[in-house]
Amino acid sequence: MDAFFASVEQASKPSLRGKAVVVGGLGPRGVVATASYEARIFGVHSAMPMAQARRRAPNAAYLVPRFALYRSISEQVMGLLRALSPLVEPLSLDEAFVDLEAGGAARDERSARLAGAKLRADIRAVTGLTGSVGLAASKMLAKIASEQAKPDGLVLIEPGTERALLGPLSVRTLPGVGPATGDHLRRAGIHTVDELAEAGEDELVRLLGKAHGHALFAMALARDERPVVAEREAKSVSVEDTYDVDIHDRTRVGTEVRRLAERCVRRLRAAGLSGRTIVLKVRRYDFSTLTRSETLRGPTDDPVVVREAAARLLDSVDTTGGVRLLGVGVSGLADYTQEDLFAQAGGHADDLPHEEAETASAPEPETPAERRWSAGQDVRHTVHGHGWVQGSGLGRVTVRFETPGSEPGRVKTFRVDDPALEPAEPLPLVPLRPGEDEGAGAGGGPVGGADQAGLSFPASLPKSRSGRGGGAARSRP
DNA sequence: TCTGGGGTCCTACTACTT
DNA sequence: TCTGAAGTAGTAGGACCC
Repeated sequence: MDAFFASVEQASKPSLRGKAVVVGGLGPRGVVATASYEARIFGVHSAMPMAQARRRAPNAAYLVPRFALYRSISEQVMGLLRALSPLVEPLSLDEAFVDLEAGGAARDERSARLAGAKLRADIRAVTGLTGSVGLAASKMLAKIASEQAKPDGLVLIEPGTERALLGPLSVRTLPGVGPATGDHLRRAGIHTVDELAEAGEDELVRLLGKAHGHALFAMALARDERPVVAEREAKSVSVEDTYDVDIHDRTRVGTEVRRLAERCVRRLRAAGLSGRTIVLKVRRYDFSTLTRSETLRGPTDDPVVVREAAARLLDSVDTTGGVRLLGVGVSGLADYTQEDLFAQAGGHADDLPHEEAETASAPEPETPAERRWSAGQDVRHTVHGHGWVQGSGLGRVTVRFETPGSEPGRVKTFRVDDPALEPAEPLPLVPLRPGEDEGAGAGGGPVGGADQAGLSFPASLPKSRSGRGGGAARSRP
């Protein structure tokens, strides 16, 4: 992720360029999704509680994420990657592995470097943002290289130098070593990748279990044969909500679980899926989290079935003291339902209330009098044009009128119910060329060209000749 | 002052079947 | 018929990732 969201915001809001920007949940229980490099200087980082971030960087701009815009930019970049190779494995909105060998884009270090440099130039031309590229013979090493390349760089790990490079690094550098495993290893006196390798496979299996121990030992020796996998099938679909204030009322808990079940089914259906196992997640007032699950006889996408299963699961959970989070998920996915099998089409298709559109983060329709404006949200004013909400409260909303290609704009304040002010679609960061389709999802409009960002695209290089065959790179058509 | 959302994978345990 | 081993499915929780 790095500073992707924050960089997009800086690119689309000229007044924020060079400033501390924090993107995340702005409610009392929000956390930081991304902090710009300027905000990181104050010690603000991802996953930090927003309240803590505000204390560290009180003068930063705090914005809600605009996922539809990030998704549209991500699709543009993924398109560039697919032009390089058919084997592209997205990790998230802003990261992907590319098998350059499979695409014929690189045969050796020189051609790989050229492909990486061209990719970075293309990303900048198409999105106005910069991306970092890590080139190496495996996914693990490409990822580490891309981390080292940030921001705005390219790093190639030459075949044969991997172990020397990894050796002195902290065990936390390796994928799969988080705070808990890191602590575990530290208590065993293992701090670096070299020490991990010296500990030996048996010791690591003893410490961390079979799967993790074997995998970590291989990685410590720079062995990583995982292929780049272009298409991954989803294993589960879930939705969850954290509430600003703990819910104590059991009836309300039941209502929320029902709503979540319906939202989950909408997601499931939108993906053309059904599932057999219904999972209820409850996080209690003390942050303890428990899950309860029930497996049905066959897969379903019926909202009534999922709702009733979730309600049964809730019956087995003590919510005394209050709950801060509720979630409903479905796993054991299939692309057919039990009803299909028995030709019971129709069923409860109409039992799904329509009030909550599951499409992106579409704001619920509100009358002007009850409008709520979120910081960072795009707006259009009939007189002043396009702008974004800088803040709101006490019946007033403050808007800065600027676009990606403009100079930093002026600020004006309106009543929250001002009929001249309307929510708007984001503008593209780079001006569309004449005749170009506006369908990137971010809406149409002007101009732009900022150059911040931390897009990171690790790319797998061809394996070295000595190196374990290169099966990973070629394992899929 | 705490600690989001949407996922994946692994482990441990229990129950059941062969 | 009883018993134990092995495999499988379901369940719950934890760690990790972005």
